[in-house]
Amino acid sequence: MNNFDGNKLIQEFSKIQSELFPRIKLENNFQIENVQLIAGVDLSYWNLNERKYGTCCIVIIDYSTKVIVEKVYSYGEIQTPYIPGFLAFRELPLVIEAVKKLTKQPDIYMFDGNGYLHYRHMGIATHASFFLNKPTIGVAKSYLKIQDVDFIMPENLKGSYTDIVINNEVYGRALRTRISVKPIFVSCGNWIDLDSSTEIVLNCINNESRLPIPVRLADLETHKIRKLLMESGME
DNA sequence: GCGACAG
DNA sequence: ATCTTGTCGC
Repeated sequence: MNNFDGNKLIQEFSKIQSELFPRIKLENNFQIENVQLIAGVDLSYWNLNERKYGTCCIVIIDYSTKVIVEKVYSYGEIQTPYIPGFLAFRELPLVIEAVKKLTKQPDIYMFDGNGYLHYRHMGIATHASFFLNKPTIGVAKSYLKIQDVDFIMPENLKGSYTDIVINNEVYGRALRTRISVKPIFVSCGNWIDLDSSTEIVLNCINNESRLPIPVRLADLETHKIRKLLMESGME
C-alpha cells in the first residue's frame, strides 16, 4: 500500500468504472415479494507492523423475521489506499473472499457506502453487483458531495426523505430512518429501483440504530472479529 | 498552505 | 475507517 503512483492508479480505476457503467440497470421491475434473505456487508481495519489489515463481515438475515441466518468473514492485508470515489477497489477483494464462504445465497446485498450516488455512478454497492450477480443497495452514513450539489435535509419524521438530483438525474436520497437523528443516504446499487431500495431499508430499521439491521450487524461483527484476530496474533 | 473527503 | 469516557437527553 506504500509508494504507489496515485495518478496512475486513479486513471486505471476511472477506466474500469467507466467500462462498468453501461451495465447498470435500475429499472428491473424488482419484486420485493420475492425477497427472503438480505445480506449486510461491512469492513473494519487495524494496523500491525507498518501494514494495514482489514476484515470483511457479511451477515444474512431473514427479511420477514429479522433472524440471523448466516455469518461469514474474511481478513487480510489491505493493498489499496482509500481514495474518495474509489472505495470499491480497496474493499472488494475481501468482500469477494467472504462471499465465497457463504452457504446461503442472499436475494439482496446491502453495503456500507454508496451505489449510484457517486461521481460516475459506480460506488461500491454498484461495483460489487457485477461480482455478486445479485441486486445491491448502497447505504452511506455521510454525504458524498457531487458537483457541488448539497442535499436537502428531510423533515424530522421517520421515513421522510429528499431526493438528491444532479443534472436532472436522481442519484439517491437522504432518508430519515429515525426521528431526531441524522439521515442516511440510500442509493441503488444495481438491478433494483430507488423506491424498492428505500422500502427495504425502512423495513430493516429497529430501535437500535439509524442504520438498517443487516449493515448494523455486519458493522458490529467486524469489530468482534477484529478483536478476535488481534488477540490471537492473527496467524 | 488550505479545504475536501463514501469508508 | 481509526484514536476514545463520560455525559446530556429522550
